[in-house]
Amino acid sequence: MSLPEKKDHPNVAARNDIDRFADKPGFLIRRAHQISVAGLDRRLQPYDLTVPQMVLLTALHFHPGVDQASLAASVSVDVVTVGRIVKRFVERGLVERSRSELDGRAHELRLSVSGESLLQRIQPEIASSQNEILGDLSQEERQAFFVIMRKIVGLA
Amino acid sequence: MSLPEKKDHPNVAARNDIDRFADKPGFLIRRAHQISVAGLDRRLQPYDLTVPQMVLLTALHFHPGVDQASLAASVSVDVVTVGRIVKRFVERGLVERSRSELDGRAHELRLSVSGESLLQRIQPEIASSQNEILGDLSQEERQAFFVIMRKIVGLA
DNA sequence: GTATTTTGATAAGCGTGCGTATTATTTGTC
DNA sequence: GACAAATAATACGCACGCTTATCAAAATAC
Repeated sequence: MSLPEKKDHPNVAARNDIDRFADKPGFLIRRAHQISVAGLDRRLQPYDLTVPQMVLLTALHFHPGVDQASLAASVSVDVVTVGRIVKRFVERGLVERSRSELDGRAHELRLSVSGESLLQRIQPEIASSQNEILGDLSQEERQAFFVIMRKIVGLA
Repeated sequence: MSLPEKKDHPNVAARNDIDRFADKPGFLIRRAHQISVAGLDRRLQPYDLTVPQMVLLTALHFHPGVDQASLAASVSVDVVTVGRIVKRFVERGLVERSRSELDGRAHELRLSVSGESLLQRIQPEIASSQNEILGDLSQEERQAFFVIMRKIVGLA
């Protein structure tokens, strides 16, 4: 196992080094993630929200009363990060937290009125961001994208 | 602009909430990135390397003498992170850093012998990791994956 | 019914990613 | 050659993401 031979002169600017990674799925996914997050992050910035925060707001909308562990698992955000985000959400008045009657360890979470309102307001941003990602793809390519990506993430 | 109606009973476990995101490209990319990084990270752990660190080692192999800013741009890792990683690499003896003669601001970076050696040793891990990501895809799907992802990241 | 194991939540610690600011050097302009 | 703009590097701050550890409460085993 060895690396391809180096070709460039030492002082050549490494501008196109990315090409060396263009056949590595992990690198392509990494770049796509960077681009995807940057686009959505920029749109959410006026609302003082990050991408994981938007994801949690959305999940809470569909599952009021859920506990933090289930919430974390449902959207693949780790429990520690969920805890930190929820804490800030409660402080901002976007989420209400109460001890569960059924399980003394768990916290039940639900969006407040202003949490719901905020989630509604950012829907256009989410939509346009998701659209932008696939901007250069044909209809066939978009379909293929979903099929392939679902397989990669185990939703096949 | 509004969200689909919620359907689940409040206390239903949100195990399959991910399905609600399965048609969002950003979410699929996010999950793919998570899975991709997890696989590679696990394999690199015995070598005390993270994914961005591996990326920098690889880039340095192909561009000895490069400065930090060019290095950062070439692999899409931000300059601050490159600075932190390079600092630790120098401490670990994997990278040698020297002031550039041509540009008094820049540092010239190159892998040390042990840096080159480490990079060679992890090649099998990188290869098997990249392979694993596409594990469930047919040959046609793999080809389509590269075409589509290169378009998304602007390498079309 | 008590002991063991699992689970929800939090804390501490490290590395990454990104924005903003600062300093030193270089480049561009006149 | 002097001055302004761009650039390399670093520092600082904040938010993820993941690991390990800890504590309390629940579920399981026996």
